[in-house]
Amino acid sequence: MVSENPFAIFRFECKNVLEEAIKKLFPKVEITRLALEKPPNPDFGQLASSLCFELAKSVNEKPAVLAERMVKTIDKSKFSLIEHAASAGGGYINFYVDFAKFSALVIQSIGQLNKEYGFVKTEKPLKIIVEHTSVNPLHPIHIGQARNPILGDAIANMFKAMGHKVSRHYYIDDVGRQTAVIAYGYKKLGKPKPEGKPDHFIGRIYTITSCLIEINRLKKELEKAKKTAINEEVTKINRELDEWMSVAVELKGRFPELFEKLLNEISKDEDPENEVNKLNQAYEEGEEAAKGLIREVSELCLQGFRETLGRAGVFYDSWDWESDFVWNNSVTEALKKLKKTPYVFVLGGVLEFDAEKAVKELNLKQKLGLREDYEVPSLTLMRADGTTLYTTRDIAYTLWKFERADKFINVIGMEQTLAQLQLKIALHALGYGEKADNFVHFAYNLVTLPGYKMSSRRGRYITFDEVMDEAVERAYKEVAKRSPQLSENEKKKIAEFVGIGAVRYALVEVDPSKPVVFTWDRVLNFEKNSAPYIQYTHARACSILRKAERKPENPAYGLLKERIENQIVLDLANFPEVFVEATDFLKPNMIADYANTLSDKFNTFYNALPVIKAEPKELSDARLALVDAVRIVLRNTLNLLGILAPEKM
RNA sequence: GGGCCCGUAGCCCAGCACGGAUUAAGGCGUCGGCCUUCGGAGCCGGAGAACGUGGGUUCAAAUCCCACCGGGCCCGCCA
Repeated sequence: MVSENPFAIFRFECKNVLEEAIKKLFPKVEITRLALEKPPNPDFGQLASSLCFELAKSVNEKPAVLAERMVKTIDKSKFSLIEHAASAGGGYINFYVDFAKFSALVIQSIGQLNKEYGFVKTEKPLKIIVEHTSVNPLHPIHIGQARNPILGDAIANMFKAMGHKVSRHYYIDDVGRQTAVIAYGYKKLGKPKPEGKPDHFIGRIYTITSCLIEINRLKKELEKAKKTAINEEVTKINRELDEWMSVAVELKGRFPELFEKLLNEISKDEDPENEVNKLNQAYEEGEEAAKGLIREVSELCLQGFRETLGRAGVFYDSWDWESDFVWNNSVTEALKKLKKTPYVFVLGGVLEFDAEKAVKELNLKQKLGLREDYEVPSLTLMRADGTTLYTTRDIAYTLWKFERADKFINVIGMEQTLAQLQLKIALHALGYGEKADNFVHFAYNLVTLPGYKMSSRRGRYITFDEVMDEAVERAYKEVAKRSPQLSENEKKKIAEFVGIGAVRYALVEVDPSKPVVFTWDRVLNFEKNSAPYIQYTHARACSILRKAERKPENPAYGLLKERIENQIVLDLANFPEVFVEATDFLKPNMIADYANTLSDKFNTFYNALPVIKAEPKELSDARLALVDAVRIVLRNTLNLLGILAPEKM
């Protein structure tokens, strides 16, 4: 017999016998929800019901007495996977699984389903677009942003494993002043060939150029303020200017040549800020020269991103340019449609979307989880000069997505919660209620550095590349220490997947809603609760299977009587439910946690009990099959998280 | 001022959505053990927790409700 979810069978059986017993004893009592829980201790069985505590009131009996009566009433002839039921703890009913049968079911199911074990298929496969990463092409991806692709990739893997058709999208935000800043600096430098990795090169140009422009602007403002002689204003500008001057000094120290060149060239312009604005506007209007220039710098940056993300094992099905939606008039079209709704008004030459009014009239407060008295701020759709804003363009982009899928996951930091909410409301207002209901903002909390905030504008950040380099280097030292006999090539290969695995694990392990303070020892952990620990455990399991040099021909699963063996079987059986829950609640960290716990138990087992040499041979065979099952499940969990499961390391 | 998120041992972190059992699960660090078996990136055992505070609901609260405190984020003709 094979089951894709063995524990569910046990649960179902327990529920059935319990329901029957209730019906027999109290035909009139209605039980609305019968939840079985997992007891805190294996001594209390594998599933328990606290139903008697509740029932005690309505039937006027003590919970303990009630539980005892229930256990006696339970129809034991219906038992298959249940070994026995008992009352305990003053009112609980505990169900004990028959491990002889259960182990056979679990281990055989895993062996059969193999790469599919745990991945309970959805009854209704959907087309799902997961948009993630979408880092603006301005500078290298830094460690704060790296949490996004790692979470997004894991989520996409999970939906895919569930049987959905998943498409991974990267939204390239190339419209806006920031890309124009780079293009401006890049042009001033005479469109040089990148030195080193292109995104790092672009990042340097961006930081220096924007710093110089900022200083130029502040100096002008200072002059003006001095004339009008408002002291407070002068002091404020001076303070800001001081800060940017110190950034400039820092940048000059780090990149003297580039800094000098840019300073020289930019100084030639009377009003660099205006040059940037002009460029930005020309780009939005689709003017050829601007198009060529900005696309060129953006592409350079993206080239670096592809390298970085590819190294981390993250890939995309579609790269969507924001500018395309401007140029092909989708944004204008969307705006036109929005204007026809009663929620758009003009205020001082500016087009506004009255999100609050839309929410009220469309009755969305409850649906969107908003407080009744909370007023959603309105959203500016179009500037006085006729250019659009980010969220407006995102509306057009989302409408495009709506034509291509059923469900939409946006992996975007929680600082954008309001913008995402306004976007969703706008979609409802446009009449896409059903699709909008399937529009999910997967918000995760920020990654910060201890002591200071990462600032890409100031060039203060730790790049994802640096972190991976460091991790791989550290992993290399470990490999060299542990396995000096390996060839240089092998060592490097192992160091790569160990280092990258460690980084991915560190970024996915914490509950997405919790903030993370980046520290090196968080990502450089190769011991317990890390990818290397799980990879190592997997390799260990493979090693046993290799050394055994035989298949388990005649396993007697009933001989797996040790407590740790039972616990492993139980954990293995739980994987499908963990997977479903983790996917439904968008919590890939649950998968990481599960894999770590299973590894823990396996290592305890490994240390305590022999496998190959176990006697009799039927026990050895059963243990071999158990090891194989652990191997399969560990590999499946690592695959979900995008971490390599090596057979040797 | 308003809204959202977070607050569990020295540090990190699970459990909270769906309230349950003696003993709140792990990791790092710390103290002490294990090279007799299949990979020591390992295993076993100590010590270490007012579950932010105060109320409330309940037979039962880390978990639900209310208030407060501390940290973060957002409330732009930025993205």
